[in-house]
Amino acid sequence: MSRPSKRVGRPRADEPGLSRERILAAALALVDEHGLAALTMRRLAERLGADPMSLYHHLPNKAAIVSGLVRAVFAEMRLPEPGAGEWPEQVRAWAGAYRDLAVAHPNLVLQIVTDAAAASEAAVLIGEPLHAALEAAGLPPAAVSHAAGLVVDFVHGYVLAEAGGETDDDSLIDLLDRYPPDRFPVQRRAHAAARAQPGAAFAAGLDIVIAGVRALAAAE
Amino acid sequence: MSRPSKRVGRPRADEPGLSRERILAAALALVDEHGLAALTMRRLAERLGADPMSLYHHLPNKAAIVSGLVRAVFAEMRLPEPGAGEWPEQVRAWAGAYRDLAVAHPNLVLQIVTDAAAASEAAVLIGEPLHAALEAAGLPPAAVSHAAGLVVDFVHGYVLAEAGGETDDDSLIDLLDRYPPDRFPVQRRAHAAARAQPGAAFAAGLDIVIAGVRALAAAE
DNA sequence: ACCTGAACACCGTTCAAGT
DNA sequence: ACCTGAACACCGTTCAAGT
Repeated sequence: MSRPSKRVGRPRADEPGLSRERILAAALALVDEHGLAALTMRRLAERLGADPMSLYHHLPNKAAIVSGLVRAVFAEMRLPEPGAGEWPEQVRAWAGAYRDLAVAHPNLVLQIVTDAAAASEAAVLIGEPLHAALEAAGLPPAAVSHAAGLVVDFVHGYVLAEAGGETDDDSLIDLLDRYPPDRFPVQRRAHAAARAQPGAAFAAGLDIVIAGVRALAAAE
Repeated sequence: MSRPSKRVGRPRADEPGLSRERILAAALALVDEHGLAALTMRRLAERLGADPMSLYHHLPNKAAIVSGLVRAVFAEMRLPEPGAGEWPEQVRAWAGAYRDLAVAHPNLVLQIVTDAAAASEAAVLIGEPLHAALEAAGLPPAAVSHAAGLVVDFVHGYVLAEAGGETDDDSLIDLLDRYPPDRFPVQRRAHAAARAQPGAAFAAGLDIVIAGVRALAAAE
């Protein structure tokens, strides 16, 4: 009943042969469907109807495949129209677009946030609209850099938690309920109230950042 | 010249026998010294002068070792004195202590930020002083939750970038210099200015958050 | 030029056997 | 009760050989 060997995908008579693009596309599909742990040279090759070793002819090693994936995903990011709306709207649009990118590939979030070489190269490519918005807010240059870092780091932390699951208010309340009711009173109040507005945390965090930037710019 | 087998560490005549604590302590030392990739059941056992399989008598599997490590590191966190100083100082102290924890174990940062089960349990245990400070700022309960999330996510994003390296202003400027000089003008201005204040990004990010919290609380 | 197979040096973990 | 050894089903990658 079991197939004798590889060629499982959809070989077609006119099999196009391997290429960097075809390999990366198959790798992205594999990771999106089954997680990063499922990305294996052997499994990837099987999907492509090829020998595992053939992949090494197009990419030097597995690490190159993973950073190729990160780069490809960053290239997908739809940058917000520059200069559309006031600067707070621009910041919200940029952060939302970056978050969408992570949400579209939850199994790759960790690499997106982590792969320093690929990610900081990408950060430059996508970062200009964010910096421009913060400059338009009236911040001096060094503060633009710091505020942009805050936005990026917040989005990173947020999407990591989001992709990891377990971090919504309900599950935090479940955790709190495992302790005596007099412990952690402030956290109980806070999360009980926040639970009434599910999904508001991202926008609320950005609102605080924007209010802080406004205050800092006004103080200049 | 090569030793015949295991017993490499420091077996001593009165070898104490394995235990969960001894295993986790050895695992933490291994990760701190050589990175998470070096944490291998076989290598860990060798350090302990035991057979790899013996470890399974004290911990169910490797994943349990890693989350045990994360929990142990969180338990090390020195929480700031509650009620010491004004609320902005309390927020800064809390964020600084959390960051210190990550800096002390850079090879474990990814797990600290990622291991949802272990980390969100720990978040509850360490989170009360942060929430109390934000409540003292005058925020309503739901906003306390959102502001705390902002602080935590910012620290997560920041320490990840810090542990990953490559993200200081100098290396960003190097990246920018690989493009024509008319590209990314705002980022060039921003990072050139920020470079003059190395290491200021963490405190500057927190300052923006604190200013935003103050503005939000005043608007209540 | 591009692809392949066998082989190497690793993994985590199961299971039956030792003391 | 606690520890062990052999074995299983995997890994990424090197290298010599095929077409």
